[in-house]
Amino acid sequence: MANIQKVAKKAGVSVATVSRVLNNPDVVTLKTRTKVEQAIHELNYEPSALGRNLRTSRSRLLLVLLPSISNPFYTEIINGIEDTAIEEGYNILLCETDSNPERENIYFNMVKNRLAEGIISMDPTVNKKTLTDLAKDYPIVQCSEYDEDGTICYVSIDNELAAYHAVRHLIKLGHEKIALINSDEKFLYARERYRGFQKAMEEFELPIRPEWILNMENVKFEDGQQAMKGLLKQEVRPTAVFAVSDVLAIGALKELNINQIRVPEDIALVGFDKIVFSNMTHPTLTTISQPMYKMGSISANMLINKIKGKAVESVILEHELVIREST
Amino acid sequence: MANIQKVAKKAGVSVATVSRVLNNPDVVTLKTRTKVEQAIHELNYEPSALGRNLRTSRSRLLLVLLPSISNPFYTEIINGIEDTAIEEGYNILLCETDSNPERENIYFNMVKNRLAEGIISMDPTVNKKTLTDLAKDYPIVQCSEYDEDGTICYVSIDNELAAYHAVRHLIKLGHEKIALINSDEKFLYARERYRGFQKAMEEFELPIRPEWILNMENVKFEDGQQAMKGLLKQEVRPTAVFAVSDVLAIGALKELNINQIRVPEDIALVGFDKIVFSNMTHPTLTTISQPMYKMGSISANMLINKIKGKAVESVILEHELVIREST
DNA sequence: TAAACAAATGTAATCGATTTCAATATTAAT
DNA sequence: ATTAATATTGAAATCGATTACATTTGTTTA
Repeated sequence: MANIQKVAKKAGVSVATVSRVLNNPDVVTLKTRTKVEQAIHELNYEPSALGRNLRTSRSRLLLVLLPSISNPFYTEIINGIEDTAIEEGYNILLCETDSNPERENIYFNMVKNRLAEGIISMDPTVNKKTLTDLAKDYPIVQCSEYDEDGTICYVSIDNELAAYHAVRHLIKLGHEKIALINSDEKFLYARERYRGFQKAMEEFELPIRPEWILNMENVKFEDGQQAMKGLLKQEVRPTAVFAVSDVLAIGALKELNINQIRVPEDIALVGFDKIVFSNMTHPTLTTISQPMYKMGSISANMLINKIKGKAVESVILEHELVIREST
Repeated sequence: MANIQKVAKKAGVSVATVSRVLNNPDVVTLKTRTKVEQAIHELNYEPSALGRNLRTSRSRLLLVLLPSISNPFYTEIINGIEDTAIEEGYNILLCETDSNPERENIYFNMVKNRLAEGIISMDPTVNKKTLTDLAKDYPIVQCSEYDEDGTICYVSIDNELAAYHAVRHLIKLGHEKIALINSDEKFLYARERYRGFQKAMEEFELPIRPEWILNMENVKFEDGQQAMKGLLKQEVRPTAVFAVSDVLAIGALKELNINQIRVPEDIALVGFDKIVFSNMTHPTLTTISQPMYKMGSISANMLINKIKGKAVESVILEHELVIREST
């Protein structure tokens, strides 16, 4: 493989000149520049990013931590991150952590040992302590997730308000018996969305029945289905269900379909996230839309600014209630 | 940031010894080793991967090229790749190309300039010429896709046979009027699956109606929905539809649901890929299952062997017809 | 034409590790 | 106790680029 020495020799110049042709072409005369370019071309030379990065200590690589790429919620965010990153001359590395601390560590080490310049974390299960410690020395931002202590910058929505809007929508449609399919309360967003639910119910003086509050360990389709199974078994059934993610809602909808329960006539359903699938179900799903692309692009910008040493501030973005057939 | 020199100085040894403690601890005495480990710990030292890789010219990074992470088809494959890669001491970088040659080039350059050691390509739209050229100098394998000229190693299934099985299944159920929702014939798999369709139809002496062969430009939900719209408009409607991907099938199913056409009573439907969502539709989707995890893990193994300089051979894996409610 | 200055190029240090080879310390054998 | 053999350690070269500084070349100006 050709290196800069060979190019220099072939072109009859010094390595410094070759480097200049690569990085600062204006300062070298047209004549030598063409000579060098010729040599580069003939040797099929590609500068080694390793050598370059070692010297400049910049890899132009950003890590994006997410628990699982199979969760469609992340795809739009990633598009936003990627477009912005590329625009700024960075590439991104998608890191699936599977919520596994060992795997997280691999990626944390990549930034520690300079293979990457910063991290955008979207993993709600990531070890907060490790992340906070790391954030002291390295550029890190959080996207859609955040810590309550707030030492790490983030971009997110107002989960409580969004959940409040979803539930208020159901109440305004006349529902009084409303169930909540939530994820595990160890997640901040789960606690926040519960508070939104609670707020709406209290505001309209509706009772919250503990047996209608379901906290699922995971947020896969099956969990939503399982949750709905649990609800349907009860003597008194709710007339409306708010699921804190579309994936859960779609699982729940599946169970409703199986039991030939009409949606929204018998039971209305609201999801959260507005993933692509949510428009492919029958009926289509009413849901809360997060500005995912924007969240991604803002978080990428935040991180790049942090890398550049600029001061950055956390951002809360607007959400939107998307009313479709399921309510 | 601490480097190996500082550690050496602090421990009162040479940098060579520090390096040995890191990479070959057995050759250094317990006494000096503990001294060095102490220093490493105190300085919070992390060896720079850049320096190390430059010297060893190994980055232990693999690129995985895919058109779009939002396509659920890839998620299981990626899990297979990732598990195998990590087991072998490699990390993977997911590269979304958006079928954009410019973006492809960014990633090709990463292996050219040694940031990554090899590529697993799952992108059917990738520039074959570029990829073939690159494969001459760098380790590259294809997964689920392949070239007919066969210069690049691949792991895939027998698309023609799989499609044949799907269509034969419909025929055995008594269907004679069968439509095909295909993707663009520029893709090899599209041509192969068409041949399987053709073979089954000819074997059972059923006519192939050109107006029932739909080639969609993309393979998103909307394309499937659009295709079904086109089929329903025709004077004579098919009684069964084979879609070459679950995503297309789910879009088609959506349109059937909208028009209150019963599945499978009025129209039966078969998909392809067995994505997770195919079991969440109503009715659940009959589909062809590919051994996705295995495909991923085999392709990762192939690539790593190639990197190690071993000879590798292409592999064709078994598929399976999964009969569910839609037929 | 020579001096003064600017532009172009080259030399060599540098980034942070690994690794060969030489030097030294330790152990074993006589 | 001396030598031979072996185990540890260190000095310095190396990977492939960038870049400060030195040197050469070219251009202006008096």
